[in-house]
Amino acid sequence: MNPFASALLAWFDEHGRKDLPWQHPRDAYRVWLSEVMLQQTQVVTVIPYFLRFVATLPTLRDLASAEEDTVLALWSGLGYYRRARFLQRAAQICVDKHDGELPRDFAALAELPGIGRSTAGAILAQAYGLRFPILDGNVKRVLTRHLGIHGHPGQSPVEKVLWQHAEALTPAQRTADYTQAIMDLGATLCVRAKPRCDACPMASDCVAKRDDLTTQLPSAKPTKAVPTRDTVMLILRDAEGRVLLERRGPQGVWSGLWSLPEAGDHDQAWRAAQSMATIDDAQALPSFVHVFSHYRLKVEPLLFDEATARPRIADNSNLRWCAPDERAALGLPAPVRTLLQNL
DNA sequence: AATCCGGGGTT
DNA sequence: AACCCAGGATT
Repeated sequence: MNPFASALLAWFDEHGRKDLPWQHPRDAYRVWLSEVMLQQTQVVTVIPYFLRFVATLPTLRDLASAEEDTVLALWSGLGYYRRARFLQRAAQICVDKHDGELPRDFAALAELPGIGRSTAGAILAQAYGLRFPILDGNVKRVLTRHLGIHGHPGQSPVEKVLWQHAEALTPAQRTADYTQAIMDLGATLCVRAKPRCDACPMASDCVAKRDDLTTQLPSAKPTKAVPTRDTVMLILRDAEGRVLLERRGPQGVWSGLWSLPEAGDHDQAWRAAQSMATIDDAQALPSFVHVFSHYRLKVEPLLFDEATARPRIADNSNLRWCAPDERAALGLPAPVRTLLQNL
């Protein structure tokens, strides 16, 4: 057996979780139910749901023949309700095609609705003791740290590498214990924040521990590159210090808020400024970036001082000259308010 | 490869 | 508020 599995199993014998509800009695139905409930759901949340579920529907055949409303009621509050429908559909398939039992064959298992590669492996390992790897959030965290694997575990190439390591490290002996052990380690010691490396049996071989990367691994989900847009904001200021504000349209960001007139570039900014006021010169102020959830806005403020309002550009519902003390009562985008305050 | 599903806990 | 959690199905 490889040293990793050996050390992990020795730790498990001493510190592993051995009293989870689905561990006694341990049968394929209960393991399956627990695995599905535990998809993206934490253990402490699952336990009461699991106990209620197996008390009401103790066997796979009970589940297969139950009313769908009953199953959904038992699931109510857990979330991901599609899991409950898949669960019952899979149970019915097992009754129809597999003699009322979960198949011991990986392909047949993974074909059932709601059972993917990891859940199939978990069932085969936990319920039947067969040598199949799992790769859940715990295993991903443990392996990325132990092996120093960078890149977000959700990305295909990273996940592929993780599956290869998970496969290689899973021992042929005590596979059920090993599977439980690596999840226990991830859940109790190799936790996301402040892992307890001092108590970890594999700390001496851990790349993340060695290189002080436990806070870096597993790599965070890449914040998808948000596009950056450019805009020129026109600050037309008259001799009294009033600034021309424009009400934004009903669509898009800052809809309905009072903001500065904008233009695509300095040329357009000049033309726009001249259409609204008599102006002399322009002063480019330091640009800044405002971050939205879906894009970044690079703002280039252009200050036109000593502007004189053109007679035909009078205050109206969408355009107004606004003194500094009037701005407080208006809805202004935060960066615009800041920009004007710092003039 | 990206998105959706979902409530709850953590930071 | 953002991120993560015993992931899988869908597009």
